[in-house]
Amino acid sequence: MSLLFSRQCEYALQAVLYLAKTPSGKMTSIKELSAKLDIPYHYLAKILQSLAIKGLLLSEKGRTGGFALRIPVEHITLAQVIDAVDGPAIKHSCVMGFGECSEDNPCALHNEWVHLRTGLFDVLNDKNVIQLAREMKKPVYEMLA
Amino acid sequence: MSLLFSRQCEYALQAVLYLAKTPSGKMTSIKELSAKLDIPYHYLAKILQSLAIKGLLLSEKGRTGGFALRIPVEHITLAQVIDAVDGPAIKHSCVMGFGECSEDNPCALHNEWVHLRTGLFDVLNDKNVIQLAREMKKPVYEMLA
DNA sequence: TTAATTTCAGATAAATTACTCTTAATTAAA
DNA sequence: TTTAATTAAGAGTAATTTATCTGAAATTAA
Repeated sequence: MSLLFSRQCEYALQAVLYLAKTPSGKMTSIKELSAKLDIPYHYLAKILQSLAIKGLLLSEKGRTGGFALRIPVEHITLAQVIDAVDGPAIKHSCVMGFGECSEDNPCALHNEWVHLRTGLFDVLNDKNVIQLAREMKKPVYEMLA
Repeated sequence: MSLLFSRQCEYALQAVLYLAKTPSGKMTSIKELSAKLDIPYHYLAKILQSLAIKGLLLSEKGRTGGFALRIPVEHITLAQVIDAVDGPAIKHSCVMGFGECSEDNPCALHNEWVHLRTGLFDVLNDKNVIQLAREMKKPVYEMLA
């Protein structure tokens, strides 16, 4: 089981942060992303395409084609990516799986969960992908200067 | 998509807290749990059975049979339930889906995620099911005195 | 112009998760 | 002792998610 985000969404987040670290103007191919991030090629293709359709990425066909972040890059957040892939449910779903869950009608974990989720989404909303990409210390993301 | 916990696990949590609210000594049938919590009967049966096998629940066959929490009830936590159903992965998996993710090798959300997860599991480990059940204000859980 | 490289599109397959069905075993009440 | 109610067990089905395959369309470089 994938946790919190679907596998698709995890891949999307990894790829978007990779694009955030590549020099602006350069297009990155699915091939490179797939190889570097170890994500199934055609599966990743679908994901990137859908992010392009939803306006988060730019895509170009042809020999020098590939994907890049839509501009202005500073306006893109991971919250948008999550929303585009997994939808908005996570932002209000009950962690115990109850249909209704609210302040008036709380499950045993409601308060704790709302508090923690809010903290996470504060970061996801308030920092753009460039800022977040900087906090990623993984080797694969380093050599993109 | 279910978030954080699998559907199975959500059902398990709901059922365990229901049992935590029923008077001690009384067995609760799958039928009652299934109806009150709106969980598919046979699916729930499997889940409860596996929790019984793993030692979290007591089960009794026959006309007055059903399920109850293993005693001593005070020693049962939701963290144990989660572990029994979804396994321990959630306690160390990377929220962005990277294989390795640590303080030395963090993804962009590592610190935030560790903070969230720790906060949640502090509650899940430190409060027993009786204490947590008390915080559940849902109508279905009320009339069990 | 041609060949190479890329995304786009749609179909399909594999894997996982969720759920159902049926029968047997057990127990207590009638 | 019979009957009704319950869990146990295993097989089977459905739905969803993840992944693969193939070919077309676009674009650039040779």
